[in-house]
Amino acid sequence: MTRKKGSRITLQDVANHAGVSRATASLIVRNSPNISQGTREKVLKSIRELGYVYDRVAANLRSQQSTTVGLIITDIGNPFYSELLVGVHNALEENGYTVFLGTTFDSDKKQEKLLSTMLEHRVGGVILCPVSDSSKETIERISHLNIPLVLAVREIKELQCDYVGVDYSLGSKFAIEHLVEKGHRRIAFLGGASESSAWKERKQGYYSALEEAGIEIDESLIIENTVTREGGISAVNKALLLAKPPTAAFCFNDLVARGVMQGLKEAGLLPGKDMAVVGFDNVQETVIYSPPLTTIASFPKLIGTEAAKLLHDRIVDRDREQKRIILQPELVVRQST
Amino acid sequence: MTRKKGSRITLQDVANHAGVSRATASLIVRNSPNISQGTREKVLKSIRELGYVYDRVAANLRSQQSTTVGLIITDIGNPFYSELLVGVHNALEENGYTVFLGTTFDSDKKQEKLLSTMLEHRVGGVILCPVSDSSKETIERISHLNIPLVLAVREIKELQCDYVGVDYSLGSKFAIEHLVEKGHRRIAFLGGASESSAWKERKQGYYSALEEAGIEIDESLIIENTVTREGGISAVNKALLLAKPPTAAFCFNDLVARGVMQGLKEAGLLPGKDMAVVGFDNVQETVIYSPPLTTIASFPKLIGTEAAKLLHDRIVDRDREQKRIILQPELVVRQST
DNA sequence: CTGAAAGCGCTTACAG
DNA sequence: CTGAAAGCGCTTACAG
Repeated sequence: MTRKKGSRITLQDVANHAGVSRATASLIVRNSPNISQGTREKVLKSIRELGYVYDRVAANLRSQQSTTVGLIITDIGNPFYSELLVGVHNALEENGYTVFLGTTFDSDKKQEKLLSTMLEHRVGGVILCPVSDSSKETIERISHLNIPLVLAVREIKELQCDYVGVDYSLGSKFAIEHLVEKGHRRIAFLGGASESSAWKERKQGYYSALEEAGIEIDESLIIENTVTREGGISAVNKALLLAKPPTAAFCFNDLVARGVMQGLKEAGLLPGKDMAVVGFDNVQETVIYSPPLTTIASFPKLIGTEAAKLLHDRIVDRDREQKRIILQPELVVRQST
Repeated sequence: MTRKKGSRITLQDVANHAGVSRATASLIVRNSPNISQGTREKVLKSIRELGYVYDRVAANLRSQQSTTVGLIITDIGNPFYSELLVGVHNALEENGYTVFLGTTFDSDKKQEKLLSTMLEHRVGGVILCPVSDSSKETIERISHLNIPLVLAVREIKELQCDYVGVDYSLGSKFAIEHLVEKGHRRIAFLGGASESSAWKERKQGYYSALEEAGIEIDESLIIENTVTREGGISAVNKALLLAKPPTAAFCFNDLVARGVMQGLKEAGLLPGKDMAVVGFDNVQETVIYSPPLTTIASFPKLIGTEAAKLLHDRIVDRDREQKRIILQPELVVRQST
């Protein structure tokens, strides 16, 4: 955490070496146009010769700017987030930002900590994928944050804020309708935390699709669990223990579906045959699952780029109106159903 | 409180509010022990009431320290790197660092750019997974960098530097020996860039295992390509066009193997039956591949934590001796062979 | 514990 | 273009 430095080469050193003033050197490193070609080249040469590296931190401190942005996600192990991350990076680095990355593992405390750290590091804005169950204190705190913030993936109702997400309810409807068409009547909803907006919306779609199909809702078929592979395994195990087990599983997301399929195999059952499985997200690897997974595309990379754009817009114009971007999901049918 | 809107609350504001000096307030935010309990509480109360947030950037500038670290990887889309990332984060956040993340997509130019940006942001050190083919200029530049640096995954011969990697040569031997045992004689080596140390070492293991088995080497079975799913697809397509196609494929890594299996399927062939496939890395998702992938475990998460530890050690003691950590790979047999 | 001063490396504003 | 001065928000060092 500590770094003793042999004295750093400063802009003053460069100015001395090139025989110009520090002010001039400063203009040149910032690409100001009103500098004669000759002077510019002289200074650039000194920079190269001295191996000067611009101190963006000092510059930002003085000019009250920031060239960094924070990205807080729940789980890098989930390909959904790594795809989202790619989207954010692409869009943000293009605009000259460098990104601080943090992972909450769905812990409110960790989220709190990460927000603090990023603020202390003077980020210009934050893209937050909130934990399932943000505490009152955190929400209160966030609402008083006076830096640009955009929420992604999950919403926090109490917060008026830019948001990018997916119509999870519609996605769930697509999934259930598909399963109903395939003749299923006992459809489980596996994994996920009921506190999160992303879960609630899925449940809503699950309910309404079942109702429209005239299928009675059986609450015992809704089995919450962590949004991990392990969560999927234990959720499906629970489902298999029911008096009347489901014939199909709608999973919170692809990661959970991966666990569900693994759990089925461990129980000697064949996913897609003994139990239909539908995921959510359509992360790239689902193509190669065994069997390839039927799922709902939620376009994580696009969520990332849209969130990055919203953040950039807000940094540029802090008073622009609030925006909500809700992506339309799509059903992708493969062999697991 | 009369404050200009937008202006940040400073330590001076806190000191004024609490009726102490700025120096005292500074000691308190830094947890100095020589402060009376009463004063400390008074100040902490002011901090809460004013909503003060510590400006770590200003503090680091003054004290010539850094609490950030850069991590440069080649591809977040590759689960190998997301697992490595988890390892790095776990170890580094524990020590109070915040990490800047950058992705090179194996481009030397991007790597150059990212290094510059991170230096300008005063990172305390960098963990670099170098691109396959770092240019002379980059290597020259890196060797003159005077901040702590640790290389991971791939080595740069010209550079004396801390390094964490895997015995790729041994891993390849394991893979080939396994395939030979299964009766294969025509074994392809698919994907990867021949410029990278990670590729060269694999090839060495591939050669020596074939020689030991008394199998003549056929250079046409060595097909380079990008380290992506797409690279795997096109590599296997090339292999299938050979006069005598291979009966087994040793893939540069799991991501390439995913592509190879996809390519086989698209050609109407069954991976594991029509062609044996072995991957490298043992990323988590290989369990669920279709068929589950035989692969060489390379423990990416561990690489990450070890690299983070090395970096932390080096930051603390810049003059400690150089260290190389080479992890031992393991063969994991599943159904693709 | 306080107070006043200097400085980290830069930008800003201004007179010349 | 230059030069001198002030300031971003902190830490440091020192006399009291």
